[in-house]
Amino acid sequence: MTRSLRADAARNRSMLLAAAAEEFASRGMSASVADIARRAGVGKGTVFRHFPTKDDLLAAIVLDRIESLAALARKLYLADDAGQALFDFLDEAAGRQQQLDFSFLRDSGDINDQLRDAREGLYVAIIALVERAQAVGAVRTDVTGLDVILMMCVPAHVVSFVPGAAPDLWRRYLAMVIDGLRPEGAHPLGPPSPAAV
Amino acid sequence: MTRSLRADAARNRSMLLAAAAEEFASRGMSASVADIARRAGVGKGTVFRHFPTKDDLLAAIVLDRIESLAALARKLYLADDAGQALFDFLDEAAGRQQQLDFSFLRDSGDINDQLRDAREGLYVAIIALVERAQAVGAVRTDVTGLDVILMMCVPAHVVSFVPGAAPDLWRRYLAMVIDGLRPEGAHPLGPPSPAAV
Amino acid sequence: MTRSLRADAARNRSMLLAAAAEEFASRGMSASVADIARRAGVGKGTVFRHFPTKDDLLAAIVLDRIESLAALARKLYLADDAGQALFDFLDEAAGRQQQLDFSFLRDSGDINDQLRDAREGLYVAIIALVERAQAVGAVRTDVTGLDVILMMCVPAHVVSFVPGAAPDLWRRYLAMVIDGLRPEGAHPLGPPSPAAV
Amino acid sequence: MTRSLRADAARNRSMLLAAAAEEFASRGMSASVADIARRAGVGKGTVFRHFPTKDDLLAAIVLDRIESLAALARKLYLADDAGQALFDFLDEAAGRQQQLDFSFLRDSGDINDQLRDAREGLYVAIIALVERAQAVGAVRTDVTGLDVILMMCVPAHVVSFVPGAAPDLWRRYLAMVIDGLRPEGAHPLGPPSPAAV
DNA sequence: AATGAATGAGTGTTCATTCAT
DNA sequence: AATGAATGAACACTCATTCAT
Repeated sequence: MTRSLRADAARNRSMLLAAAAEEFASRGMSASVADIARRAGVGKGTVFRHFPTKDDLLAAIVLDRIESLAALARKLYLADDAGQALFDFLDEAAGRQQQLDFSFLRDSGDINDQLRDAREGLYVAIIALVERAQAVGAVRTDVTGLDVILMMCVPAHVVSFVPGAAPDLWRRYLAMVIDGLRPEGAHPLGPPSPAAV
Repeated sequence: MTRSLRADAARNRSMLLAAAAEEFASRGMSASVADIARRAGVGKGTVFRHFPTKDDLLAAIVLDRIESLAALARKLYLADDAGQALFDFLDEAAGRQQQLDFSFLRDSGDINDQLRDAREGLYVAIIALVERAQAVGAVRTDVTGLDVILMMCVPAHVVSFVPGAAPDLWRRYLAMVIDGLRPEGAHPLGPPSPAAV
Repeated sequence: MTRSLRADAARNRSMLLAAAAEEFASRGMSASVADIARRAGVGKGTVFRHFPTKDDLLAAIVLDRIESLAALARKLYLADDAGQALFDFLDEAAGRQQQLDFSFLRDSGDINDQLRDAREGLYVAIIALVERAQAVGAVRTDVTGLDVILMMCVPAHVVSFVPGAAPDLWRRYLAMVIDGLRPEGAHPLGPPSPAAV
Repeated sequence: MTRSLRADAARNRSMLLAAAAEEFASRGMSASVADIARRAGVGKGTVFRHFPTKDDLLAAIVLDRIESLAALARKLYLADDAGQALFDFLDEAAGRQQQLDFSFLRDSGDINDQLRDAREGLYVAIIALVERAQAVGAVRTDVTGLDVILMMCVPAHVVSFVPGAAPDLWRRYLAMVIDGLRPEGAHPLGPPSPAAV
């Protein structure tokens, strides 16, 4: 009874999340709530019923992605080949960010606690992955987990400049990024890694 | 008489460009014309006298930067060490983008002809630099000039995620990018380079 | 079966009236239907099942009060001391309006027929009380029943300006109003009483 | 040069104030900025150019009235007949509030400092007037300045319930209020005067 | 009969752009 | 040529009302 109504609401919620992800991806934080509602095929009021503010809508999307990425990182931490584990993680992360990269974390005014915690958890998991890959010599030792986190966003960003890019073009730039993280042919990096992101 | 007026106007124009560059750099495309005018110390109307729309103001800034970067590329093309020439170019380009990266070109709706031509000129000059660097073995041969152009924006982008970053932090990520462009330790890149940007 | 449903419905209706009276009293006409429903512990839809519009809900409350006040006026008309009867009525009326004064009648767009009739009945009863009090010399003869009706709202209104007022402060201003209605020390009133309210 | 432009702006500002006073008077704080703008014959943006928020617009109106009323009170304090001075003041105050009474001070969320100071000044001036009137026996001694301030708003409020009231009807109710303030026929007031308003 | 999800008109406010001075 | 006042289309968000369940 409540079941079927919930089903409708849940459907709207997920259409909203999908529509918002696309709008945010193409217009950034300045995507308008009206456009998101239109794309999701619902009224403007429905957006606000599900997410009290535009920022909350963005946060919901980002939280989703961060948590699923963190889960992946934790799973890959258990893989046999530490180097491959990190590269697989980067592959998946770069691929997902095709649609919505972390830039929004920066654009969106202030970050809420839940989001901050989730992000922290993701960072911890990635750093562990990186350190394990360094231990087996797969990654140069002068980069930090934070550096890898930052470079992970590069493929999506770079591809965003290429109109009509092939859907897998991001792999090309991920390959370049990864080659820059390898020990072979590494040159000194200059300034030290930042303290936090 | 027109003389002195022109001088005033020119002065206003360049103060406007400087003010706008700073505002755009810190607030992105959503910097307001009113703020730009205030920072430049002129009235809002004066902004529109010089640049018919906000987009035109942005385009003027970008055009400026593109042309000066293209000039630099052409000058470095004449340098003895082809590899160093490219790296020097990237160093300068990445450093300048600290303040205003090309992202705006993407954000700003449509690009005008003058801008398109200038960009084309810059691309040609960079591609020449890259090919010369490849000829002497300083850069892997499976990257194209277009790839380098795209990767050139990476340091500014990456650093933008780091609050309170050291002013030279971008050099760290440029070093990583460059290491990824070197022949040593290069792995296959997968998808081909895009046809155009 | 209909029986028990009716009981439920009646219960909801009166909880709704009580909740709405409190909300309207503290927030005026801009109290929200959602808040009223929440305070009554029912769904928003239920509010509209009982009262087609927010205005109707307000009208129902006011109708209630008007009718009970009219009943009181009629009862007091039978009292021995005509002067005391009127003052007792004003005391009770002013006290009740502590919670919801007639202002809402003015704010709420148009008045419905039932409400108009009830108000008319109240006015008739009050006018009778006043005339009887004048007949025994308790009230100056240059005021009309309508004047008294209007002045009756004064204590609640005045007290509404005093933050943290003592709960019986309205009596102070009712006393002043009544002193103004007495024959002793009466001065000419100037303009004639209005034809209707 | 700036002169003539200012003239236009000043004209708009005062039309805005007038329009807002009328809208606020008839619809209370829920008068809409759009309606005010329409009534003033200007665009919505113009309202915000002159008054940063709706509350500021209201505050400007109220401040104006408060200050001019305070000036009047101070002037009348110098009059020979202390009783007449107070009654003259009440006459003027009640007449002005025909259009916009102090209710707005209550409705408007928070009061700004300038407004609070002005109100304080007005209160001080009125209290002085009252005490002087009491000293010559024109006003009963058991009322305070604060009481008078509160009762001063009565005529405007009462008349607001009379549709199509004669323009001077407020004088009738002011006369009743004043008769209630006289020493003749005064009865005990019951609860003490409030500490502050 | 009751619920609360959905809707969309309306609100206060911002801002690029126009235009009278 | 320069100013800033005026404008109105957008925007995020609220809320009375409707309706599927």
